[in-house]
Amino acid sequence: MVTLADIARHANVSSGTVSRVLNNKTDYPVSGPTVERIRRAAAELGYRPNVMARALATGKAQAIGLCYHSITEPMFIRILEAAEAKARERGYHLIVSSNPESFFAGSIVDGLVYIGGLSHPRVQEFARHKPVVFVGPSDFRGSACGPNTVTWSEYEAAFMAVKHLAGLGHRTIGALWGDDDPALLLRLEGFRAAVAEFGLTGVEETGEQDPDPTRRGYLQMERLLGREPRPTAVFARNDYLALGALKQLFEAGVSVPREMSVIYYGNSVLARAAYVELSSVSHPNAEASVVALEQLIAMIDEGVREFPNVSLPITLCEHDSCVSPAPSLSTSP
Amino acid sequence: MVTLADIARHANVSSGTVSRVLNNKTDYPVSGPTVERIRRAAAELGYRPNVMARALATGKAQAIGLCYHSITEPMFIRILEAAEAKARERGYHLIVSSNPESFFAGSIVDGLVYIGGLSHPRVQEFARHKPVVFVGPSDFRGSACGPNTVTWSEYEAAFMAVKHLAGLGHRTIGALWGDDDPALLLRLEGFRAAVAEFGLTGVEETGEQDPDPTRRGYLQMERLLGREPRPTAVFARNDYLALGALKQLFEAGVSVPREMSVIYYGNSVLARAAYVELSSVSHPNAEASVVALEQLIAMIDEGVREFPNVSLPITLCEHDSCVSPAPSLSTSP
DNA sequence: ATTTTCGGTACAAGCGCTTGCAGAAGACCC
DNA sequence: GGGTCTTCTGCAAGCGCTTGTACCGAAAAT
Repeated sequence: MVTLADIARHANVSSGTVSRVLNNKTDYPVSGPTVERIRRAAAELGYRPNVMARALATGKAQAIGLCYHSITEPMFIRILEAAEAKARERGYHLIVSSNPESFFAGSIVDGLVYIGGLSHPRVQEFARHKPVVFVGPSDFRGSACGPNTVTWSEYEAAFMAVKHLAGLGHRTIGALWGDDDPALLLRLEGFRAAVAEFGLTGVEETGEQDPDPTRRGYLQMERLLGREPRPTAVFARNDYLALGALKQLFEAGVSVPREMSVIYYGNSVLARAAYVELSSVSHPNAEASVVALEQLIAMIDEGVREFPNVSLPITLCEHDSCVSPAPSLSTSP
Repeated sequence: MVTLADIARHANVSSGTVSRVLNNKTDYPVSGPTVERIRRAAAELGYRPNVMARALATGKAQAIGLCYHSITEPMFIRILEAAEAKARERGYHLIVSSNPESFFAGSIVDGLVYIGGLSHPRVQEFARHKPVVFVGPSDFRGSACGPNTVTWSEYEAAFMAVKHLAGLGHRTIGALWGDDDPALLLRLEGFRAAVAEFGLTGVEETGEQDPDPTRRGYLQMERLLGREPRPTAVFARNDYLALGALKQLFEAGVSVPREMSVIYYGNSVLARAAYVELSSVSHPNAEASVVALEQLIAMIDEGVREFPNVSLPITLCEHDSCVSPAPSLSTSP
């Protein structure tokens, strides 16, 4: 291992000077030839700064923690990808863990990005010492979230999906909601608001217990097909539900999109790969993680204490699964 | 920030003693009451060891790097999940990056797991200083890989898939191989060997250029349907190809599995969510990352220099997409 | 009673880096 | 030519932790 002292010896200067030169400390005047000697010596010896020693001396780890409550969430992978690239670009390492405890050990990270929830007791505690940015969907219309959050609105996503379907002429619209977690039910509000605003009939399927999310979609779609009046379009709360629903429609011989339009909320390759390319209202997960990282680094490097919520827009992605309902179907039987 | 010195002052001992007590150094005798006092003081003050200082003193970062060449590979997420849990269990942090350079900074990690290739020039260089374990598919039959690798055999996967189809009575079997990357073509060997061994006719589709892997599968399946004799079963090299193929079959009105059996190589939720639950030959990616981590930690903690290749078995996962060919189809027209 | 042993504890030297401060040389002004 | 600047560089004190070694008292062995 090559140390500053080794370089100092080679270049006939002190280790302090080497440190300042290698870190481009401009407030410290060093003559041209000396800089030259030091740089050459460093290059020749193949110097790599010891991150630990630097971290100890400066009190900065140059590392950011990425914490998430569910890694298998399809959105996680894109968040991670974007975050890692951004962190690297800014000279930070990324330490991942699903357990906030991992980051409590003193000084392991300079800040934390928490994915998937706008709060977490242990993370809140961590936030008292070091900057934390929360990233995830919000239940509210607009940016009604607290500080230090980067969000998108599931309310708006649901609203936008229904609006799209209403625009195509659908009058009766189903919602596949999977389980009945209260936090998730809250997000039905966007669906309900749109149904009310456009004077539609909403058919909600909730409370399915099956542990397999694809199967939840499958079963809920089965029930939906038995409803009177039968919806001509359906909004699924996530990728898995949409895929399960699609499977049900396939088996029941219901043509998509001719007899049933399908749109879902999500953002992954999953549903894009189905036998009918599904339209969606997509959340800006990758962008959100980039924004979160930039905000976090600003907090770390510039000592910013707090920034107001950033709410990123939902995007409507039109593919092949939504069309206007057939005349015979749009009028109730 | 609470330091060892603070605790030492509180407990009326020296910081050295505190360190030894808190780290359970058994070779160092400390009286019961003293241990009590130290532990209580640490708890009261809310002591968190400074990882950086410890790392500097011990020369160990208690961190492992996870490096991958493609994060969007569907298998990556399961590898990461398993690796993170294992690392945490063993008291290591996990630092992820797609860029090996990230780990070259002195002493940032104690070792490296490289996912997705059995070699990489920069990582090889890293391996000269610190332990590295490579994880990924191998092209060979059995465990013909170098040391410090955890692999599974794509040769065997392809062989096993074809064997399964042959056992069901299929005589003409297609292979969807996507692009014509030489490294990937090598893996066709398992397919060819099985075709030869069971006296079948193999129809290979390769060299598709489209950048979208799902579309590659879609187009290759289209071509395959025009072949004479038309295969009654098809093996797809990955999830995306399988999904694209399935879409083609749907549009062409070819029933799966009645008119065409489909099996693919992979291991993700992707193809499980299709309208016909696809059978597969699955690779042990999560297990591999766990084994890799254990081996790596053994190398770090016990100074093991090298371990022989570990080759994990491929699993046949039977679902709904493979059946015996219809009599009218199994005999050539 | 003297030596040996050993349980219990403190001391201090690092690990490699950063950084405030002091110091040495030369240039400049009066 | 002595003082004040500027320009350049070295010194050394940490950052918080680990760990080899020295030390002291009391019990055990001689």
